Amino acid sequence: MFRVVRRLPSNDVEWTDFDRVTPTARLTAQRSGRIEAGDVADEIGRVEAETRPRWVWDDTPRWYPRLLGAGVRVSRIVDLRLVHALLRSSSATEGSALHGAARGPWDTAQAATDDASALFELVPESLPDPVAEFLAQREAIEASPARAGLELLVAAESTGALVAVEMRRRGIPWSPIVHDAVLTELLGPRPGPGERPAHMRDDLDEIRVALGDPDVNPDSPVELRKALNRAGIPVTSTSKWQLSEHEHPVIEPLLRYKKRQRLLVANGWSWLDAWIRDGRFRPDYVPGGVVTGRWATSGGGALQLPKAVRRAVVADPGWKLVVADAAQLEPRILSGLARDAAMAKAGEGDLYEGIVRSGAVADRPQAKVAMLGAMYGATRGESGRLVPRLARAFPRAMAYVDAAAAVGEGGGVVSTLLGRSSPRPGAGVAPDVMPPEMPRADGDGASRAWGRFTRNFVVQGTAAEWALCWMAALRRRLYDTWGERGEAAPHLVLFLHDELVVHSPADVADLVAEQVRLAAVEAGELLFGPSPVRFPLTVAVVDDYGQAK
DNA sequence: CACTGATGCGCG
DNA sequence: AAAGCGCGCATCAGTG
Repeated sequence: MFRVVRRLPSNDVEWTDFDRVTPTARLTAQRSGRIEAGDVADEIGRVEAETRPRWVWDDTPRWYPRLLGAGVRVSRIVDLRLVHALLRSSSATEGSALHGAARGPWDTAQAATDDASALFELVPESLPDPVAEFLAQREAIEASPARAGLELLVAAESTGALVAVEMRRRGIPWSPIVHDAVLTELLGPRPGPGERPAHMRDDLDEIRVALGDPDVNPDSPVELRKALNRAGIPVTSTSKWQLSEHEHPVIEPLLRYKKRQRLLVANGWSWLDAWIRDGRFRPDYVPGGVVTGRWATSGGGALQLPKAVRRAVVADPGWKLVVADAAQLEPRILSGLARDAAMAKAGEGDLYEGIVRSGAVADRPQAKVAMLGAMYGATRGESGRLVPRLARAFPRAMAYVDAAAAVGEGGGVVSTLLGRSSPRPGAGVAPDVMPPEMPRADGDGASRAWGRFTRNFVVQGTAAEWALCWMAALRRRLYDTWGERGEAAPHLVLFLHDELVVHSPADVADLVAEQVRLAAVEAGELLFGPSPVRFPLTVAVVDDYGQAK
């Protein structure tokens, strides 16, 4: 049963139930009712406990923080805003009213608020009708030839929205003491305002001596490049990889300085002051924030935590972190997409070792660089040279990504396994690439760049779908097994594309690790059914995130 | 002063 | 200055 909820201007909530009588029957409204503003959380909690409907609402950040604050967790929802975005652009909904609909209120990002106290006090703007939108979405899904995939995708995307709010509510356990110790070790003690940390002052002295320039400011790329050129180092940019190609006394201290400057600026003491409260880091996750379906974050850079500061993610006393990483996820996804039996066989154990054993390449590093080259569309360098050898060993996999690239080069749309479609070139939300021009002979025009994007889209996007299913399956398993423990139950605290971290009471951490593995098996079956492709994990039960891997 | 784009680097 | 995808963020550099 679906229960569509809608907040009225009075802040009362109106609900309407839709039952699915048979898989093919049109949904019809069965019952409806109204909840007074003050009873919303209690009533939703009561209905959830009794019938566990699939709640349908406009935008999860507008509903769920307040519910969680009142102790109400829900199992299943449809997030109309996220699903609208999926269905509107999906090739699998062609012919439906939703497909290619004009941009409207469902396409404009809602004012995301996590301020639970303000949520229901907001004067609702003239919100679009959630019942009409829900019916349009159901119609698009049920008429689609790719219905099964869309149903799964819609459920996974929506559950991701729940997890994002839940993770932000719990926060990542963070030790400011350890973080400060890391910074002090790498940079020196916390400096006064406007001062450089001690180790960076030492680096700077060395840089200035080596360049014979007592005033050079390495924070200014333009100034630095000129100073380097004056010292006889012919760099055209100040990027670290170009610097490291030259022999000169300035290079080593300069690279050290840049590394430290990066840490200071991105995750230094001011980051600590801004983002850590009461021993928790609460980033603002943005499900579906990336065109491929990956999550993004806004503020805090939670998906780019440097390895060096991960030691500061410390489990509470009596708790552990269960850190799980899907090994070589994207190439495994490709072997599933392409139904490449030879590649699936190579992936029975470590995929890259398997590729070596197949005879395609000489060693594991070569296997890795060749595989990445195949998925990203490398044409030059070592990677580009190795790709053809991979293509001989795994022709089906290679044909799959080559076909996706060809579609993109021709200005077409590609889709993931479950039905998320790539943007049309030049659609605006697209990556920073110009739309393809007429195919040209110069070998690397904009159309080639777009082809590399669509080549990668099918793999990255399907990997994101696997990861959402993995996370959703784990969420359900954690709740089913330990849900009655309430706040003391193991809970997800981080989701990093192909990696999950669960904060767990120590006594059940090993059982959590087992559930993480079972959830990965479940995700593989959801996407690929009976298939030889495997999705092995590396799982570590640790006290701090720095100990994992 | 505010704004925008480029640069460089952290992550997957 | 990447070769080869997807991001966020701080800072600099240039413009209005």
